[in-house]
Amino acid sequence: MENQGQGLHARVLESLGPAITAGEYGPGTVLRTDELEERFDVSRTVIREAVRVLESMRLVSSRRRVGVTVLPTEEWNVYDPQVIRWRLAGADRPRQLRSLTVLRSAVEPVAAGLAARLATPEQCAELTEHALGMVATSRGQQLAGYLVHDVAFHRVILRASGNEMFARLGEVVAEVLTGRTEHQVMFTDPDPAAVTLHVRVAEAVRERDAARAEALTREITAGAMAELDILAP
Amino acid sequence: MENQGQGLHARVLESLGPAITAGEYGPGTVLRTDELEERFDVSRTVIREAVRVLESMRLVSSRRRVGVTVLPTEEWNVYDPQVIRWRLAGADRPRQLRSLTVLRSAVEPVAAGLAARLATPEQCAELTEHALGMVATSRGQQLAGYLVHDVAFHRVILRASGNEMFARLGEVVAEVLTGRTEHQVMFTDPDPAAVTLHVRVAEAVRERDAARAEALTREITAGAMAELDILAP
DNA sequence: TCCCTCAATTAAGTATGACTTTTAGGTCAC
DNA sequence: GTGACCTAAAAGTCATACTTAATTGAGGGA
Repeated sequence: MENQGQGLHARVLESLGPAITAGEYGPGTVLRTDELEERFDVSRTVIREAVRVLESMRLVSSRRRVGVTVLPTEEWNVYDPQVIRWRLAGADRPRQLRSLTVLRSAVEPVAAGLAARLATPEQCAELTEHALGMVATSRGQQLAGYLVHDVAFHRVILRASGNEMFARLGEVVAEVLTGRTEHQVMFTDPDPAAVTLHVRVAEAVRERDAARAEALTREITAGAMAELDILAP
Repeated sequence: MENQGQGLHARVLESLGPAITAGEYGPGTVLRTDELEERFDVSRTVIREAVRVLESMRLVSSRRRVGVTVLPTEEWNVYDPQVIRWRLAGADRPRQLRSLTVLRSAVEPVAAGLAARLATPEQCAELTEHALGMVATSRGQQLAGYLVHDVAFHRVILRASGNEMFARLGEVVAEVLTGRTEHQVMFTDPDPAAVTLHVRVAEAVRERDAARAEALTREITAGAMAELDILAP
């Protein structure tokens, strides 16, 4: 799970990235290369490489005679996994979790509908396996095990949808689910209703009932939104 | 029109990025830094910066004693706007357009529902304005003008949803709509039914009717999918 | 024969200094 | 006040020397 943390430039990145996404430097703040050089005690090469990466994430913009300018939030590549991780680790984690949960609520039902049409027998089996795994771990403080199955379940749905863009949201969903478990309850067992819904989604997919898979998944995501007090349609 | 072409590293990037995303180098292909140096006739510094960016897009992975390895598609940051642009410019543009259109079909209806609850009066006015603009340009070979209003309309919806992740998909939708106009018809006027739907979505949002806005938008995206022969639920 | 260890080698990573290019911002003439 | 024209500041580029990690394969022991 830990990303490639080797290399000095990665160290600089792991310091600047979270700081910028946390809003420690407001938009328009200018960082000079030699200032950063001194601060991190590394060479220009290293700073420049880090800045290039931040620039490709649209967190900063580097201009001659000006310096490295922090860009406003609207410019950021908010789908960059690294940016998502930094923001989830920072102060506006709650807001971030809401944004991502709303995204989930839009994508996952459609993905489930597609999965019902396209899932391979193996994927159907995996779904059932993880749904049952969720049932098995849904009582008695087995939240860690439950989380594993929950994440795996949603990952399979997204992958089975056959859509590349959906599949790549698996990471995001994993982060959201992990974040929820870590931050929120941790002491209470999962909602039995949610567990049942997962089992029924697995069923619907296995039976190629796209409409039902979609509707049931919509219930799951509605539940996730309710947990975060997001106004539901 | 050409994007940020300033800087040698950008030039290298604009050559390597499209080539990799087009599959010219299969996954596992190894590029050596000094080879690239010679090929582009630039210094080590420049190549390294370009490679760092490609690495942050997860198109390649750079390892000591091995080289710069091209990663398989599943690793790519497919939400990176630059990656999206490169892929849309390349050979698998049709597949890419399909993926993105399916994503739209998941996101936009939900965004429209949220917009109906959250849009400011100004945004409502913009919606109406662009919907009427679409009507005005829907006949007599005014496709360019039509496209402008169409893109703007969807952008407003996504922005008015109040969700950052949705808002950032405005770029993607713009690319898809532009791509469709450029590639597909170009000679036939837009479908009048689609035009009407946009007008009605604007109405629904203005009247704060979330369910109707969502349903109507679903019709719009269903139409977009039908155009690409994507199996619809 | 097999496996382990270890050193050689290779290619990326880092540091540094000299130089180029862009451009914001001030200056001066008009 | 407006425009043209410097100046200097900061990023961009290059060449080179050096460091570090990891693959590879050769040698030695079981």
